[in-house]
Amino acid sequence: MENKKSNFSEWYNEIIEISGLSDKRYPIKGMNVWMPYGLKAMQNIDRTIRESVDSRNFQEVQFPVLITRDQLSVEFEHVKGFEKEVFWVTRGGMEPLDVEMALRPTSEAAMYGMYSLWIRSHADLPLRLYQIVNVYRYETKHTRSFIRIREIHFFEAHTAHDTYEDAERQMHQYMEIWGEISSRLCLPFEVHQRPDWDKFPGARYTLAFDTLLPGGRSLQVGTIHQYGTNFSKTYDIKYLKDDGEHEYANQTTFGLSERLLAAVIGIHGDDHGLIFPPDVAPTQVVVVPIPSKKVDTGAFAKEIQQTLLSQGFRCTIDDRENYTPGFKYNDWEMRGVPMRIEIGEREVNSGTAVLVSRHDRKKTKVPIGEVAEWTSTILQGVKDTLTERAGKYFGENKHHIGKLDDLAKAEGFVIAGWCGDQECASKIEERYEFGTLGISPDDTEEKKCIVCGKPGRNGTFSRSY
RNA sequence: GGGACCGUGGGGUAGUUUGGUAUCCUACCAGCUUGGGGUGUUGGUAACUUGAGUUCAAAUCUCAACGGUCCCA
Repeated sequence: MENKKSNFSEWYNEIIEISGLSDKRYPIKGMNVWMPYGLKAMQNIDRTIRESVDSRNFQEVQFPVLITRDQLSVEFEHVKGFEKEVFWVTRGGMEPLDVEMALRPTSEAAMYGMYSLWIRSHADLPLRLYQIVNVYRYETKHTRSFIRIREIHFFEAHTAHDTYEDAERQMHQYMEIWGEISSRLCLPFEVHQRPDWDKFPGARYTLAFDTLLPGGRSLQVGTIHQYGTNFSKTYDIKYLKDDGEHEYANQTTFGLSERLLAAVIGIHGDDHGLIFPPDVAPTQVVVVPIPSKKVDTGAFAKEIQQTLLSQGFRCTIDDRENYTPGFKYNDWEMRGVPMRIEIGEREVNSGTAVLVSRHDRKKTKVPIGEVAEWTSTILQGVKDTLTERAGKYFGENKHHIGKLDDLAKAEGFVIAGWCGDQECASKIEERYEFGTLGISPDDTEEKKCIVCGKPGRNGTFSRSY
């Protein structure tokens, strides 16, 4: 396998293929096949998302994939922001369509016409809906599995509120939700308010969650948007106040995607392959029986599997014949299973089991009666270590710089004084290929712009995916 | 947005310069063997991205499409 640090791109492509996450040989650029193992991992990520939003009174819906041209024809910066990357359906059978239809690039245009029907009065608010669906974007640049694709597995929450203040409270709740999700995925991140020219088209402002992949490039893994009444005025979403007046609703959205899986793969993996956090792992524990002519290690292994299954662990047994135990160890390590149990003659005779954690490959021998307890401990250890390791790399790659020239040999997140002007950001982008992630909402310290010297705040810049 | 390179069994490749016979590794199937960190062995299946052109003859030369990779903005 490729060395992860020295050649991340190749390592990334290779591990996705050999571990069976996704197959990109499907004949359409940027449209890949979800393989069983990859789909399971993604569904586990979706489950953590669902648990976080369902417990906060969000409800799941599903809107159609097609949007009429009329829904997209409104004069609105949101629509203009996407027009270059929309797939169009122009024929039904052999007949050209009178009204052409688009595959949703995101669902505002699809959902908000219905929102305007559903929302009648303040009693209907707040409205909190979400869906997990595919969205489509006609990418012309080169695509990359889970990172830049044309068919995107997408989570989008859309809320509507009576007041701007309530919409702001929603934005804070999103942060709390994201905190839960990122912690279960062991992903470090930084919040950045995107500059105006790079915010979501139509939004008042956009906060993005940026993480860092090996190689020092940042990856945007989530965004939350404050729409205010920008969309409700376009799509006519009004409610009746208790004083009898009509008012436009304030709206927010929260978007996540399969980039979360990309981040999990890229950030936690090592030279032996994937390492899944326990909450994401399709299989949390694999039991490998070591064949013996004297005792039945298979039966013993099955008992352990049953014990763990009954305790709620996702546990499989690898009883494939014609593969040696050593092959299986490497195979499951490559596929990122966080813990392995080895059962051989010695374990059967002594009533023990050998537990091996994926991230450090350390072996622990435990009495058979304590396997479930130890499994919890070890899985928690994997989670803690992944979080710590990822956090360490993340922290080491935040660099404060004092002058423009420091960018020449910088990597990761570069933090520097910035006046907020696009002109100064452009100079940084053009000379050093560093994109502008924006400013951190928490960092309000005054700083002079390293380009023009005018007063400003700390801005964050990076090369990004 | 601009440029470069590449496309050979499932994966990785040799062969392309100089047009003619397609190599090896891996995976897969059948068997035997082995089994505490990628067993060994015998036999077998399996490929020149697509289309058009040049030619007696194209994996090889030309053009295009599709797909992949990288660099620059």
